Amino acid sequence: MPELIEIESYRRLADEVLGRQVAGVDAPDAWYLKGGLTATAITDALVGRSIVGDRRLGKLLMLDLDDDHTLGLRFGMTGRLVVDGLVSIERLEYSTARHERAWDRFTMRFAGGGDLRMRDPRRLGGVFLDPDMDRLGFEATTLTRRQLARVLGTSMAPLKTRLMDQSRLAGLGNLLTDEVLFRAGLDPARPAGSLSDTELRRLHRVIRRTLAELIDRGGSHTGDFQIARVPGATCPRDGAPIQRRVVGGRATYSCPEHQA
DNA sequence: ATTGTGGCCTGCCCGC
DNA sequence: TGCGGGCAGGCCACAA
Repeated sequence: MPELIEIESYRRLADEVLGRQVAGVDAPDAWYLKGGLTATAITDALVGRSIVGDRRLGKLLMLDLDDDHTLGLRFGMTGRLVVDGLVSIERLEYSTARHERAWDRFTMRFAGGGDLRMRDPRRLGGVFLDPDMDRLGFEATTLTRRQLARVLGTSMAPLKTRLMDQSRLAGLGNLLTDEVLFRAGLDPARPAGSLSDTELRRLHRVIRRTLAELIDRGGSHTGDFQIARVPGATCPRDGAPIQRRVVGGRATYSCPEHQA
């Protein structure tokens, strides 16, 4: 599924449309337009404008227009970005490898040719005009130790749940969170506020390092732990049977041996 | 405020 | 062979 790493890949693909002018918009799915947006409103806002920048905060991709408005794209679990018919990620975990034009929920066509499409079978993503960035927490790739301490606070909620709370920490999804907790040797179900200074430092280092590494490798699914995120697997580190639980309402895999 | 739960979306896979 | 149920998880609404 697209997490921060995949959205960063989409952002780089979106570089291709910088400087292009929007000639037309196809928004056939009203459900996909969020925040009270209509097909007419988004068309009026985009046609004639040029794309002057692309940014990312957590899992939110933003395309800046030349009139100071911003288009926000959220990809949910199965959304892919297609630019001029090219995808940046062919295989997306938990999504289908197929491509159907019927799954094109939103398209911008550009003057002089080419287009940008959001292709999303499950329709869990959405399009925003001037998305509210205040609803998102700290960007995970630049997270500081002090910020991580604020994310966790003195909370009694499960560590994993807090790390996945996009209003506190933007970017980590289910796969990445299991990966960093595996690497940091921390139990996902531990109260978030129960980490020692040493553990917090370690977790911070692991988050930063893991994101940098997996961005280089090219996806959330390239993590060391992902082979073990299946029922009946054994821990790649120590061979113990991997435990599957539901934590914070999400399927959670961890090693009872070295994650404490 | 904090925390937990259930629902939505749809493709796919398993078992009957 | 077809079909129903369960599962995947990001996000949101809602309740206590």
